[in-house]
Amino acid sequence: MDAQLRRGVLDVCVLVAIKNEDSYGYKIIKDLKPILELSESTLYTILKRLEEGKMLIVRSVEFEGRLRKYYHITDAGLKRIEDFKNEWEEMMEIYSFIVEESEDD
Amino acid sequence: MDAQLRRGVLDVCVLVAIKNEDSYGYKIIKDLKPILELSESTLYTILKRLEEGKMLIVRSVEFEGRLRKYYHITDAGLKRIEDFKNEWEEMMEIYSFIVEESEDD
DNA sequence: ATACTATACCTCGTGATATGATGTATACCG
DNA sequence: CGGTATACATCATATCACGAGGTATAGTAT
Repeated sequence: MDAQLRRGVLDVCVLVAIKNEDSYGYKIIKDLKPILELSESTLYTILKRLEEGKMLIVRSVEFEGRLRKYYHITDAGLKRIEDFKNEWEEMMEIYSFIVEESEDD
Repeated sequence: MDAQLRRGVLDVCVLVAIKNEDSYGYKIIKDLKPILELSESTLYTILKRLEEGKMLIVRSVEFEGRLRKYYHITDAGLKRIEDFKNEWEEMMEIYSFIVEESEDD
């Protein structure tokens, strides 16, 4: 998959991954694996950015001797997902343009 | 529109804009305007990258005292468009995931 | 005991990229 | 003669994904 195309959905996928149930880094990667593979360095970069953008809040939990940071989505995060869906409509128009223009030859 | 989402289609839109008829920078911007606004600095950066990637070839033409650089798509450029369409299928799967997951609450 | 794998976090450097600001130059119109 | 359209270009900046590498614990296999 093209790297640029990927970028457009990374943030939203992570938000969706924690939307229905708080989750943590390692689990997010495993949960998203079937739909989107992402490395740890990529994920933690995204989580940090989303936190700075107040799309989610963090809560540290001690679990079997290891640290876990649970992420919880905020209203801004939910709004980000909804905004994405609207933006997708615009993307579909662009996609239609590409298909139409590229098929009459 | 989200900047990251945009990035995924910029290159392909430019290629589509020159696909059926050779075109030049200024005209590409005007032609794409209804579907996608892009600045000159953005466009010329993209054109340069596409040229380096051999997606198009350039031909300079003197036109009414001004220089015009006509861009012509190559086979690699055409392939890039076709590849994009396939990648879009993958994107649609991700989009479906986002919609499904984000709607059961 | 020891090695390996899974879990779980983090940081740093690099390369790719889009964009605003800015610059150059000509043609045309009022 | 001044503004607008045409037409190109470069530079600095900011954002971003990601590989490489690091730390540490728990469980499992040899």
